[in-house]
Amino acid sequence: MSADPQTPLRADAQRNRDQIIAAARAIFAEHGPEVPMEEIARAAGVGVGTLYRRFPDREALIRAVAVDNFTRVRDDARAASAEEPTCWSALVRLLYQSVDLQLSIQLAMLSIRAYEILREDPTIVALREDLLTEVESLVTGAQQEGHLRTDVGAGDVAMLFALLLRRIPSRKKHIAEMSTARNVAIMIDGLQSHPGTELPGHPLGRDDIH
Amino acid sequence: MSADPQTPLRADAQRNRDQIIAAARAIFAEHGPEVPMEEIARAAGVGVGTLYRRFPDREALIRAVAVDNFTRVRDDARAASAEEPTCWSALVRLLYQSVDLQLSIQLAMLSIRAYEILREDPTIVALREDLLTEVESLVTGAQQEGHLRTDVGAGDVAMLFALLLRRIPSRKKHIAEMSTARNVAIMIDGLQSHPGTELPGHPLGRDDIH
Amino acid sequence: MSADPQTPLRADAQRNRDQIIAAARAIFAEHGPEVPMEEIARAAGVGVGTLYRRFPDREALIRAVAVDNFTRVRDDARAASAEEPTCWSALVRLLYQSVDLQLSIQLAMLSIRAYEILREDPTIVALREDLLTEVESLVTGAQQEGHLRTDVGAGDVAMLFALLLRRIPSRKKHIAEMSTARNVAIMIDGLQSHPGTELPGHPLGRDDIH
Amino acid sequence: MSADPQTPLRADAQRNRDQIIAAARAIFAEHGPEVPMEEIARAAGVGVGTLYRRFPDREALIRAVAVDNFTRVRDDARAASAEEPTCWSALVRLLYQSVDLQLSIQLAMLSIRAYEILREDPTIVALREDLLTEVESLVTGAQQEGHLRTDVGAGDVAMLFALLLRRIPSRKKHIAEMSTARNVAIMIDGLQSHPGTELPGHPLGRDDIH
DNA sequence: GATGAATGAGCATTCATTCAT
DNA sequence: CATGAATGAATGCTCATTCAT
Repeated sequence: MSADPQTPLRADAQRNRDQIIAAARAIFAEHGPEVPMEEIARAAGVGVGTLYRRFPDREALIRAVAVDNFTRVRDDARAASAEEPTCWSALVRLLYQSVDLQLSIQLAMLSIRAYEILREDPTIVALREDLLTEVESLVTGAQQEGHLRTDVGAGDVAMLFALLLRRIPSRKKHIAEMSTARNVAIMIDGLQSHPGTELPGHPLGRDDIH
Repeated sequence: MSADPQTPLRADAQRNRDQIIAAARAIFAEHGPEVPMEEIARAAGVGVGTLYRRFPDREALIRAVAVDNFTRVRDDARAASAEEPTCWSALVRLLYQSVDLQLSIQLAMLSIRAYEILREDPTIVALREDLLTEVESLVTGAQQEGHLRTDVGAGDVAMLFALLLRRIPSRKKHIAEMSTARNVAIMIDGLQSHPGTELPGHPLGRDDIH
Repeated sequence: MSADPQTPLRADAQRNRDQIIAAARAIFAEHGPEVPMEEIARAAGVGVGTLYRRFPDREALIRAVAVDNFTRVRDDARAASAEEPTCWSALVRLLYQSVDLQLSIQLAMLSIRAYEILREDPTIVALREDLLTEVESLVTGAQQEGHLRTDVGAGDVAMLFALLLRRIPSRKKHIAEMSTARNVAIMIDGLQSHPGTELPGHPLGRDDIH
Repeated sequence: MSADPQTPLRADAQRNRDQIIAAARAIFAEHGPEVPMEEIARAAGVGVGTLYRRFPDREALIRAVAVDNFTRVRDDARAASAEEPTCWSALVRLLYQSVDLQLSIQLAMLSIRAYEILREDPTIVALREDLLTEVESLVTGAQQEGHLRTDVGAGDVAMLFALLLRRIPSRKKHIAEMSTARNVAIMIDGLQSHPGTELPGHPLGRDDIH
């Protein structure tokens, strides 16, 4: 009836759209993707009607939030890749950053339902491919640098990221954050090149984690 | 396991109770703690009424499943402690086992709602204390053995456990399991005594993670 | 299958039956006829099964309680009639007594549902007829004595009774009881022979109130 | 009437609200306050959802209906007070009118549950106070006029009202109405100043009936 | 016969989505 | 276009009644 991806939205409509995504981001991160649509609308300062005009159903909203997030992560990956002196340090930076990106792939990983929604979406699949390409090159590079253990693949790293995106509830926010940072550090140590445990199975590649 | 302040349940009733918990365990692990009660009843092969007779509401069921799971984890911890030659190997075994315990503390960690329900329950709080006591002694022991890095506390290990208890959805179950096992191995390497990254903050103790 | 009105119940079964009716009486009076059957069973100190063996469904129980009560009221009416010196004083005594009989016809008058159940029951219809016959003769007698205003019929008196059987909730039980007694007294004064308000309509007879 | 702290309702919403209250009034009067919400919605010509949007639960609906009714009774009392030549005739008119107000305080008096709900509601408590103030002044006035017996208080009159608000089920609506009118007349005669029965207890004041 | 467990239909309430204003 | 009202399907929970122990 109206969806015309070409026509750019009017300024105020675009503002609404952005507010909605921002609100949904925050609320999804806090309470998961099942919160009442009305609550999201309220948080965004609009009526439900407006929300539904912009996003025909919950799926569409989840998809939009996911696109928004994947884009950020991909851009972070590219930035890290471009700005850091070594692939290893780029990887390390990324892992730490993922802590702040909170929600991020969380949506994709958190609930079966969301996972299935996103798995189908071509935009998201494409973003994911981009991201994996970045990670893959960092992994290979860091292994050649001698920093990263050679028995891991890009898939392994992606999976570690995914673990970290999970916010563990805690009464003390401060502790929760510190704990995540510590976990990242432990993982980084576990990833470094050194004689350690032998990993079971085989290095996970991009295709393993689809 | 099931504390029995009243008359012990009739044989058939006990069987039903067990079936319900088993079904709820499986379904919670798969779909989270919000699945329709009716679905749980169906999976357990009973009517909703029966489910509600045994567990007056969803909270009660969540609590019961959690008690069941915490008990298993605690018992595993004790067994590992008793049977393994070193504290370190007991810890390692526990970490690997947690992979199989799936759900376990997952409930507690997964959804804010469940977390809040369980945080109040005295039985569960007690089980948690027991478990932390075990982990604490393993951590101290493994540090004295020289296997475990000394800048971590029982709280850090508990948090790592919690991360792993999150099942990451994947189309290929096989890969999902392998990935978790590999993640565990990487973490174990990250935990070993060796010059590595300096951890931010301070070692997390039992009180930090309440 | 078993209901054999002839075979007298075994002693213990009869005791159960009586306990159930007594419990139901009390609970119906307090909370109306919709209380859970289980609650009644508990108050009677038996299992639900026993309750249902004795009374195949709620209707049957309501009927039994009503029969029990109507019988008491009828017997009270007969006793008053036999023992009091005048018909008027017998009527007065009855009105006051109805206050104590609490529940009594309340069931019949209270809820549409109960009313319809009881209207069909031959035993109850018969008891009601007996009662009206008594009242009718008291009314006529009291009018001949010159105590009772002549523009009322047995139906009017029955309706006044019905009003009084309604327990008005109040925090202060003491006040509730006093108030009912005072209301009765006011009504009695209103019934006495004396030039007063002209009553609308016509004297209500037994057939008017069916 | 409907206090309007927020934005006034949209025209259609207000119409719905009124229809719902009217429907609830009628149905509560007929079947008591436990009827299925769906039935009320149907009678009001709206979906359940609409009903729940306006009244978050059954309690809220009961409260709203009660406010509506108490307001009418209070307004009737004021009108009678203003328009009738004597306090006595105002009282008499009120007693007769209460017959038509059917439901009115019935809700408050009928079921324990409703009673408890309403006892807490400040709006209703205030309305009740207003009403009692009116009645009190009529009672005093009528006593000074020499029409009303002096051994009754406003509380006694209120309790008589309450009795009359109880609709007695009957197959013949016509008779039921006539009977109530006759009962009122009898009570009025009972209330008139004349040597009659001595009332037990003491005159009930406004505080006695809380 | 008594008990209390099991069943499932029924009602309260919530929330995604549609549509009148 | 934005809003928030209306709808009704979905789901939690209760309770009358039946039936295994």
